[in-house]
Amino acid sequence: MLRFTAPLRNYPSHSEVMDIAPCAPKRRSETNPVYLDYPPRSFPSPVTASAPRASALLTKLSAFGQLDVNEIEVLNLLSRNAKPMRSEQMLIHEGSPTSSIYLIVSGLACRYKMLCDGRRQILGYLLPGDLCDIHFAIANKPDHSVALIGDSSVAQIPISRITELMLRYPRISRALTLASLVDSVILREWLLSVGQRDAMQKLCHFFCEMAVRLEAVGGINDDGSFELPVNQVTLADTLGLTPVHINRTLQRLRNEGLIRLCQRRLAILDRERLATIAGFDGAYLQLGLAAG
Amino acid sequence: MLRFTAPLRNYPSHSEVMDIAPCAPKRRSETNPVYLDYPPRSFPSPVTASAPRASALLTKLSAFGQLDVNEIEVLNLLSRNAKPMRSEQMLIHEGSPTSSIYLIVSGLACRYKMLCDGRRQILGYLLPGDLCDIHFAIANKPDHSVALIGDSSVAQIPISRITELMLRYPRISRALTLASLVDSVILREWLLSVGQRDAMQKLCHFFCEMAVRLEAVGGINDDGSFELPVNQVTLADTLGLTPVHINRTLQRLRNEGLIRLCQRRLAILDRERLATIAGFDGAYLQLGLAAG
DNA sequence: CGGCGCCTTGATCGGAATCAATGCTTGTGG
DNA sequence: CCACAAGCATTGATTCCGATCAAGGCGCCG
Repeated sequence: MLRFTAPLRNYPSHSEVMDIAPCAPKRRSETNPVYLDYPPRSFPSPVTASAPRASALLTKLSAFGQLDVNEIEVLNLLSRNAKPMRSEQMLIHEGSPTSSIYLIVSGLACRYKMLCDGRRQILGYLLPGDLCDIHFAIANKPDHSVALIGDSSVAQIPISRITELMLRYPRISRALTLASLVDSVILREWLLSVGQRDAMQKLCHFFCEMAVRLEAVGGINDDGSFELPVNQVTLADTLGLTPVHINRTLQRLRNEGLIRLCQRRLAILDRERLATIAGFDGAYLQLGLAAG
Repeated sequence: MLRFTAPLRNYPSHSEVMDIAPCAPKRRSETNPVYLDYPPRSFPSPVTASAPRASALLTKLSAFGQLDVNEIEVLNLLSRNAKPMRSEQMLIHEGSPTSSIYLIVSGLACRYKMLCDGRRQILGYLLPGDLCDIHFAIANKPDHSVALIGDSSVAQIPISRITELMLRYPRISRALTLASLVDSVILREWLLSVGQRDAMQKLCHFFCEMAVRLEAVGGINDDGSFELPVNQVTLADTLGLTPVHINRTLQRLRNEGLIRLCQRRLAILDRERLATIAGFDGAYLQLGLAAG
């Protein structure tokens, strides 16, 4: 197996323009909801572009095949009694058995593992419509933790309920299985990213993935931007880099006019070029269509 | 989330002893079967410590729960018509639909993905008893490739056969599901490794994992060593490092008297210390026992 | 005001990559 | 049988990406 010397260090550039303010930390009230960071009193109503009709879960599962009215009803019911929860809230503790699984209705969560020396690797993100691992139902000892990033609304569902659904509605069962297949496809793509891509490519790839996945559940604003309540430390833990290096890489991206990341909101300004840098395809997220 | 500064750079050492020859490349006939590397005529009968009675598949699945005589019979049948195949043989091509899945009966295979610039990331190893993803059955477009590493014997099984088995034998179905859960647990552990551990830890962790997994299917010799037909380039692609750096790290391991890696055979000389360096627990591979 | 979370920046370090060459071994073909 | 090529392990010299260390700044709270 040859390994070609990879020249692509100098990413397609645009350096003439530097119009994008690097997230000017001074002026506030730029545009969007001030994101309350830690222990504030008021609770911001969970903002997702598509709150109203179809739950994100339904939107997501529908991509895997037609569902009938009954099934749609049942799925929407799951999101009904979602509760607001604070950022940092843990849903699953590595090693501690759970008897329920969680559905992210709006907001963001992540899976992660920690090393004994305190290093952390984030293993994946849970977006609206994502269920945190049906498989915890079987393997009673979760091998990793799940925690919220940013305030979210989450429905807690007894495992028995899911089991029941899967028995009664084969099409839901199939869709859930396919969804968890996509999860492992994503996981493999991450391993590729963390193992082989450089900092710039990692960041671009991550942003592309989030954009596509959020788009699928209607989490993208009209102006093309979306909520991404991750700080630079979290990004570092996601991509296997240090916060400092994330910071510098982000600045390059901003200076190149590729993104705007500000107030926990990301706007991808040049999706095309971002994808080129990352070598992002997106087909890997399309299992739904492929198998549908 | 604090991140403690990790001091542990100097691994527990043993440097007095340097008795282990660093794989003396000069003298041959050390001990074991000369490994034929590329297109030779003769085919070495696949060597696995436990060829005779129980197939590796059975051994593996039994760990997830009792099976009856029928089920045992059926499982053993699957390995029956395995065919010898050469190293480098591809079983699955990323993107090309398959209509069958493969069972590794003896030998070694790996999953991997490639970047367009030629970089490769190995995503996991398939040991005797491992099935290369039941899920390809559903997602017709595999998202990664699978190829043999070292000559192996492999049984090709039509998807229909597997589907049938899973319908007819719930306990087999359950065991297969659990097995694929373990696969994703391993995948997550790899992401942690590639993302957060340093070269020495990565290597140690990988060796520990392989030892434990091989042990479970009887792939370990009486002297504690086992076949590991990976070269340094492959190791590099596994751990996200370069071959040169793998080489140097291996030498440290040898000089410390921790391992002996020679002629595609690995002997772990100090499992305890290897595990300590790696922060290896092994519990994550034990889902079988936990849920059994 | 003071503390804290988070982002930013500069200086410096270091682990791993890269470049390059050598040598052993095995297989091939004349 | 020998010359030659290819695959692989090894080694030294050098480079560099990203880590580490350290300090400062802004904005938000209590």
